[in-house]
Amino acid sequence: MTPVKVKSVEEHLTYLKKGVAEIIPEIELKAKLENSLKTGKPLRVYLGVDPTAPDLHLGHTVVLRKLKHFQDLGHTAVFLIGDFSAMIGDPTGVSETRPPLTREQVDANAKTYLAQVYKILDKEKTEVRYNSEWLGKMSAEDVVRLCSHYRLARMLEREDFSSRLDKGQPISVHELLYPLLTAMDAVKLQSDVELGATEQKFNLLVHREIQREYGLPGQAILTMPILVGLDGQRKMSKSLGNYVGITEPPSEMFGKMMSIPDELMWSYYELLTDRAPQEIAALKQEVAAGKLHPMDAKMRLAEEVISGFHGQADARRAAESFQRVFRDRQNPEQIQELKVKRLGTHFVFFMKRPEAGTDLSQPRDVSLLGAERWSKFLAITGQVSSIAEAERLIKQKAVEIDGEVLTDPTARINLDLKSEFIVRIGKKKFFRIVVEQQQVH
RNA sequence: GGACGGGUGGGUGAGUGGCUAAAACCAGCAGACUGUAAAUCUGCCGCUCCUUGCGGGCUACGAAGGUUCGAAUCCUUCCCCGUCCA
Repeated sequence: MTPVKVKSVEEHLTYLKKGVAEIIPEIELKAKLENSLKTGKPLRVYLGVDPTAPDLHLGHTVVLRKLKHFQDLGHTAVFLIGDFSAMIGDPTGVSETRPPLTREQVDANAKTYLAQVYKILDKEKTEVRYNSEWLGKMSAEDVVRLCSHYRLARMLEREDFSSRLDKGQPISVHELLYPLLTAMDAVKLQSDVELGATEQKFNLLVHREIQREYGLPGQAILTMPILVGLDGQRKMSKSLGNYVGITEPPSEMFGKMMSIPDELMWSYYELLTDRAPQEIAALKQEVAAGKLHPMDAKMRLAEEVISGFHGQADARRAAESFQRVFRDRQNPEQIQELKVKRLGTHFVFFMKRPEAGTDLSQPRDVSLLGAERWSKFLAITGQVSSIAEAERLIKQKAVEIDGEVLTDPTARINLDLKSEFIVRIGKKKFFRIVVEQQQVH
């Protein structure tokens, strides 16, 4: 992202409007920008995020990038961590009451969020706030007063609630409080603009109204489209498993991004890269005209997005490794290693936990004979969820050992015979088993 | 507080005494085809043991007990949810 130095309000607006779903109301945002340019006073723009999971994914970055755009224009970016509101749970888009998070979970998540957020925002220029700062101090009286500013009928207008009501699903009273309490964030921060995904529109509008009730000028609202997940259907979310986490290794991200439906890549280009709309349109045209292979366009996209999180070099490497494995059908250069050590007549299995990224961890409590069934062995490695699953994969000819498809579900691994096995499961899972014969104490 | 209805596998949702590890659909996984895309087709989709077989064992239909040769299905108590009445 190149910092932008623009002078006119029009230029400001054009820049900010890229990839935006809705501006409410646009005239007010324009007036605020005009005023800010005139007085030299930056706008206070905030984004509130509830730390409900430890990691951010690409979906979160859409709005963050917009906040960054404001930051680049010299406005004050406020990143609000909803450490208090996360304990209530945002009812948006959920069909049932969420189990509230505990203080500990919230704190732990909040911690990991910031580091990730700074991959996009400029740390020096970001104002970070926690809403427990004021929400945690509100008295019952304050809450009652706050609630008196909003009507039940208005609250029930929102679809999440009305549909749950219609379907006879439970709604807890505290869920009604969510938009009201988070409105206090807008009041306390005295925000000029609030950002959010389109699904947050209702909440953001309540915030605006409550600000006015508290005698402030209402904030302008800018909503961003929801990023569709890898399945091309539903929104990107961790619980749906159709996400790309921003802390994932580059090769992992690359593979995931390549698996999106072609059509989806245009919205990814729009929401996740800094390419100008005209540029994206041109690319799209090239693909349509058959001048550019869609796969190449997608690889460019993946590389671009990944370099934002891991740097250009790593992104390049991920692209190359992808081609090597899937175009040239070779084994990847970097391959995960699983160690097995001999301990007398038995073997002990050592496991590297890929997801946690920790070092070679403690030996698992398994002693293996030299000739375990492959199905069982694979389950022990944790690369396959169960023995039954491993058997299934073998029967479906999805397991390759040293380049040979394993066909016999009763086949055994011979740890005495060889010191290294390269295993491939399905298309994407590779690892190397290394047998160490020396004694371990 | 009262009356009634409901809680089934990751999700939706059938099943009202054995043929039900539980229909169907979705999601997921694998194979074929490809561009590891989509679409399509095929197979799988609780765990475990072995001699891999329409094989054996175990666990599972909110929880705990009970009836029965046999229960997701019947009974009792409890927990949770909804609707209506107050």
